[in-house]
Amino acid sequence: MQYWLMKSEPDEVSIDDLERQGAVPWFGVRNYQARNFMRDAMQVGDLAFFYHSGCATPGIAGICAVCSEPYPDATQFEPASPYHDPKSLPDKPRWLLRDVRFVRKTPFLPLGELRRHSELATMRLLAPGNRLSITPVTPGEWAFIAGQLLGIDDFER
DNA sequence: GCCAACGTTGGC
DNA sequence: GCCAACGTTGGC
Repeated sequence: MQYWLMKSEPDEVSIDDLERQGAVPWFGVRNYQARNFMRDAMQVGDLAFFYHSGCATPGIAGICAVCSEPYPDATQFEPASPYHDPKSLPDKPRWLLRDVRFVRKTPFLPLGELRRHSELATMRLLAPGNRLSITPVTPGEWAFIAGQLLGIDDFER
């Protein structure tokens, strides 16, 4: 069991979209490190902060859970998709994803607020120059954010 | 829209 | 395998 933080642009998939749809494939990741996290390190049942990025106020908007084994991201084979990868072959797909399901919305926790807490100074998300769209969250960081900052003490699994 | 940081590509 | 050029990310 590991914890994660997963970035999504709310214009594309927001926490409200996830709530409406119940579960979504985490499509569009085109970075090998982030792919490897999904392919190799994640396990069904892992919890993740659902983070809104690329918007006016980025931050944590909810919690989701990994709910599938890895499988090929369909958008890599769709020529009309912005995520099309012409070098990826159907019998040897380059990009794998997992499904995540909605767990709950949280009070919105802006990036600026996360930066204010020394307990989170070593968070991967906050590392200088970090651009990874999926980052691991340590149990200590998870407990601090969920418990102290969000006031959540248990999670539906 | 800017731009710094970073990843990827491709020629050599 | 190096590395310059280029594209992308993502906060501001």
